[in-house]
Amino acid sequence: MFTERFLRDKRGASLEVNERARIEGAISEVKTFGPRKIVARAGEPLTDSTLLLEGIMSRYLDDRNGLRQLVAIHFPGDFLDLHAFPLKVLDHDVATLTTATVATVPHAEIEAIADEMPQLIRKLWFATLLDAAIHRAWLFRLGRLDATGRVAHFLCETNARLFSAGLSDGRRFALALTQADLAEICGLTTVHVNRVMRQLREEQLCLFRSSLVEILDPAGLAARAQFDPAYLYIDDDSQLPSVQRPK
Amino acid sequence: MFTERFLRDKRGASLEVNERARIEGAISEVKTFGPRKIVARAGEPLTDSTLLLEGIMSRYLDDRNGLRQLVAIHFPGDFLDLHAFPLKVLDHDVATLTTATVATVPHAEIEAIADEMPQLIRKLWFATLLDAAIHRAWLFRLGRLDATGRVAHFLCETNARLFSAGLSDGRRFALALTQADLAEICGLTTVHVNRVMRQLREEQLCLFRSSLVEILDPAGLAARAQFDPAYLYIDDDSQLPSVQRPK
DNA sequence: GACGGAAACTAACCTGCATCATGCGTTTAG
DNA sequence: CTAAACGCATGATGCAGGTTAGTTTCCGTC
Repeated sequence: MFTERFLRDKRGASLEVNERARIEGAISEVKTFGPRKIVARAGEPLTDSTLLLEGIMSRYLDDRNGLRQLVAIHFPGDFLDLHAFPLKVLDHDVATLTTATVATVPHAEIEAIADEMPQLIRKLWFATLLDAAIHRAWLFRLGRLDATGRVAHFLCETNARLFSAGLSDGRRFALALTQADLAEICGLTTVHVNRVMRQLREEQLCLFRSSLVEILDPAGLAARAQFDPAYLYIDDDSQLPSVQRPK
Repeated sequence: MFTERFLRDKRGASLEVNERARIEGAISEVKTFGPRKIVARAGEPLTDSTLLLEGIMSRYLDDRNGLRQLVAIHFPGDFLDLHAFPLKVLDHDVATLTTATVATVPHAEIEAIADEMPQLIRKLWFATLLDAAIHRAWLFRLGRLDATGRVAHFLCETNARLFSAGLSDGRRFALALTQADLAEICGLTTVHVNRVMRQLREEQLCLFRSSLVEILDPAGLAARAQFDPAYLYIDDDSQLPSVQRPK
């Protein structure tokens, strides 16, 4: 069951039964980390990658003053730092946000998979490029959207990703993040995230209370965020609202 | 000579002679585009990737108002949109900034390389992940640095990348970009980029006139930018100044 | 049911960057 | 040879979001 969500419904890259079996066979260990624990540090050589089974994890860079900029957030089904397999060394830190359970896959096993199942390696490559595509959307978010747009964009993206993983019904989902976490994701202060959340509430676009997100007006929120889910490469994204980009 | 700069001096991923030969043999065409020409559009299925031989190219997302956010900039030696090989469809546009000459490599050829030389495919994977690492540094730039820091960070990064490609001596390099290009890279307005450039000039950190960048105080500029070149995975980066991150 | 600690929320003030506007030198086109 | 277009430069003004300094609510736990 460990690989149930990995690459689920991803265009042309969903796993076959035997591929899932091969990855599950490669798992050396399953372990659980407490909330807000650092799992890997920039510069450390890594010998295995991890598949996130439960909880939320993050990848981040920190600046001189101890502030952080999250560069990625991961939900169940994401293969954390498959990047470390070709790169061998990480350029960022990895930490849990909530309590998180992960399955460890040694790089030696991935090496073996490369020999046995070249098609599966191609899918792992795909998974890392999906991360890169998400990075690009985050760049757009930080470079071109105002504070409200940024938060709205993040919520749209998260809804889409959790929907594809089977963890959102398309409008409501559990999200155990604090406003401070949103601030580190969106490049804002917690104070301003709070103002933005109030605004989204007042405009009847979205609610976020006690770890539950409820999107009241999916189309309106997507418009505010200039959100188009194409970059997530989800097989059937017809249920996800987006802005139509003028052709 | 086409692959001279590709993955040059990259930690553990530099090409062997036979690997370079194999890629050069895969080139189907060499062509030149004029400045500011769109080469590929988001959503189009692609059947080949291109190796940039000369000039500067960019990848970008545009927002509703026609403004753009650059998500990557490419110099000679970069393999443009190798991403498109596993993903098949792009999530962003690709355009030239200056006149640019590229070599076209059909995906079918890369497919063949995958069978013949699995180690080389690993290096192509590495190249795409290097792009992703640069995306992350750009996220840090947009999320956590002020205007001056952003421009300084970009100039440090560009110096390091061109140095590794043999196109900078570590302090001076040609860069045929306008202040408007810098603005699209750094998420600023051209007006403010202009003020930032004046400030860098007045602080004796860096000059940028008539397409020539001259870094007067490499250590000072790196400090202003909180720049650490580790994410570029350059073999010997000892000649590149950086901030020491506190361990 | 009282205490302590996080997270959520609020308000008052301040500033960095956007916006709007204008001029000037240099290249390109007719 | 002139006009238009572009890139660079600079000034004036306004506002989004940062900063500082709280208060309130919601927990778990003793």
